[in-house]
Amino acid sequence: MAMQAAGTDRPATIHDIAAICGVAASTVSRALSTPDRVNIRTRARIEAAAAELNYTPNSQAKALSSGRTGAVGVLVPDITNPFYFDLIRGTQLQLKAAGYTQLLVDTEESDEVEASTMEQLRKSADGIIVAASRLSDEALLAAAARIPMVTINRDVAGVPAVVIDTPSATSQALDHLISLGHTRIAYMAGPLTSQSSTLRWNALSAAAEDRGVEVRRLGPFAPKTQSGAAAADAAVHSGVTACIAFNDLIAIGMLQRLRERGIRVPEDISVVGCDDIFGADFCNPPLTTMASPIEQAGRVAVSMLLAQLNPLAGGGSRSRSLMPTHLTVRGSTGAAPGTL
Amino acid sequence: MAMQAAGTDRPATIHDIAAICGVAASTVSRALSTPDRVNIRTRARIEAAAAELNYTPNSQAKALSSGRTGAVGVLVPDITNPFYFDLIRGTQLQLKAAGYTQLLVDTEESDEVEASTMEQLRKSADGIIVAASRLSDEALLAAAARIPMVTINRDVAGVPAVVIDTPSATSQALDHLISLGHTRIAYMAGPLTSQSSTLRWNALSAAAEDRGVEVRRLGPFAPKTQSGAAAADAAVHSGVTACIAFNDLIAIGMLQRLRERGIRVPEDISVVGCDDIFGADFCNPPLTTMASPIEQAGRVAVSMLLAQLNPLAGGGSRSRSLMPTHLTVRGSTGAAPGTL
DNA sequence: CTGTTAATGACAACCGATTGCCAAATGATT
DNA sequence: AATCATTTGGCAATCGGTTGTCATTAACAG
Repeated sequence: MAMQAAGTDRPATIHDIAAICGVAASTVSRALSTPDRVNIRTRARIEAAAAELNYTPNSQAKALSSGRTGAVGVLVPDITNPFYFDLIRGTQLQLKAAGYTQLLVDTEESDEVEASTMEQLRKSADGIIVAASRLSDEALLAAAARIPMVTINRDVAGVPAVVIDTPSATSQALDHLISLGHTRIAYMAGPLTSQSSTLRWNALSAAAEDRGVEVRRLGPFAPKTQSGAAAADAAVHSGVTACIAFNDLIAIGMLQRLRERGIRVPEDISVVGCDDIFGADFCNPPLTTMASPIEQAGRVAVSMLLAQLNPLAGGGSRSRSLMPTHLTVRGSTGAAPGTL
Repeated sequence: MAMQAAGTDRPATIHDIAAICGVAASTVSRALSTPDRVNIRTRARIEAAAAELNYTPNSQAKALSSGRTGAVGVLVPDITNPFYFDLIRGTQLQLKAAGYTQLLVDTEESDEVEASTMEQLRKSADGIIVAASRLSDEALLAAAARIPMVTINRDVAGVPAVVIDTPSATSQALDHLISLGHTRIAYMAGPLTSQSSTLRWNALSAAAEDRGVEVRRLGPFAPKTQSGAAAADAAVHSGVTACIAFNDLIAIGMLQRLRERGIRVPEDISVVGCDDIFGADFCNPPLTTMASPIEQAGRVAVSMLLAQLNPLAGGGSRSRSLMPTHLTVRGSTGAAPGTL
């Protein structure tokens, strides 16, 4: 029985199986996907043949005839941003567990690439997960009407979303800085098209007003360590004693620049980051930052999307999930200069 | 003319276009893929209709009938390892430029996952790029016979490969340490299944013998920062004054552990990493490491694979590409203790 | 022993393209 | 004007499955 055509190089099809078992191709298809619609002994023969031929269903053909692709697109603005590493890993694991394939696309921080990718994915994926979308609310809503979608860190009415609650963590960060004696604080903003950046700023300035301290907004800065240099210079020039950066990349970049300029952290200026990405714990000094359950966010996003795709079990799928965050204090924040 | 069925929600097909233009579907197909096989005016009409309907070819159908999927699988052992970030970005950019889609898969450092992924990709991808394969030479060779493949950092006769020449960089690192007065040096090994680790060790011990210094091998250690703690303890316990780690993750983890234990770097012990990943420049102290052109390696791998897929232009495709590396000296290496 | 029902499996259409083959149309040639 | 070469474009098969329809069969109740 081991002598089956080892010479036939190309993958086995249901037709090969059907020929061997003397049944119709459709019977094979049913035996494999709807087992109880087929005689148990026939099924056994078919399964045996399939195993022997090392049969794997052709996903293209499956997708074409059934309409389901078994793939989910994951769109991120920048693959090399460590923030997305954990996110990608979270989606990957959860998708694989559910038998789906992940199509990862780097949209290069471009709304156009993002939009065209969505249009293409409409045919080749069953749904998409969009992280930190750069699209307008309208465009996003329109796209969501064409393909099942879950967004991450982008809240638009009508589109299921996973939101990491960094805004509320910013007030924690603010209180932390205030308790250290800081009164002149800056927010180093991220891209103008980033909703997260806007929400963080809104939360921060509201909290600042509430506490009666001054917080000014600087930037915008690109979410890369290289931008940290400009951010550091801007912060120093503005005369603040502490700053809260849009994300860890900017914060880490600031740390490097401040060190170059001989400005001590946290003695001369305190720096707070956001996301707690890879590297935040071993930079110099270690970064005080708002920790986000990023990988978990990815998993939740997948769960929400799959619930949307297979509305079987009555469990009403939530359309919005808020992930909690908390401040992780490390060495980059300290007492304000002049404080005893 | 703007009044075309806006209500029809599903994507346009060549049949829709054919109906509008009053030609056969095959003519549409030809007009779009073999323009000169079709009358220029007919083609113009078809193109106009296609544009108006916002037509995008269905990639599944295309793949099914043509046999080409337009996708390339990229297999990495661990998505969250920063080393692969740049690699992935390199492949992504080059693939997109060539009109291919990237299917990224995390094989979880498992040879079984790797093998089964390859089998599946055989139908859904035109070729694959395998980074740091954990498979045996035989398995890899067998797989390469079934699907066009290019490996990265894995040299097996008969399989096109991109190899980052870290082994030769290890002698540079060794000379660097020797010139600083170190004579007792350790190599903190990576996974046993990693060919890179073995090659580096071979190159290193050969060079050490040549220079007449002692280099011992410790480990193996998993390529994660967490393993750095064990590596640091092992290094300290062995009494060496310098060590060369399999990669930056281990090195950075060592840095953290040594700091915890109050052991100064580089005063008490010097540490050299490998790869120059994200974080190597801003850890504390900044890491001396062997810099690799990782993103470029990804691009080259894609080029080699595509040359293999489309052997059109006579340019004989090389089957092996060696990427140069160099030592980047930062703060984690210094004079051996006891040296003046 | 017959009638009814449920289980079973074969047939064929279809998903959306590609592509070989052939016929019609065009144009050039003599 | 008739003939031949060359375009041009339609038909239909094909890729590998899924799925609706329907005939057949077996099992059971009466």
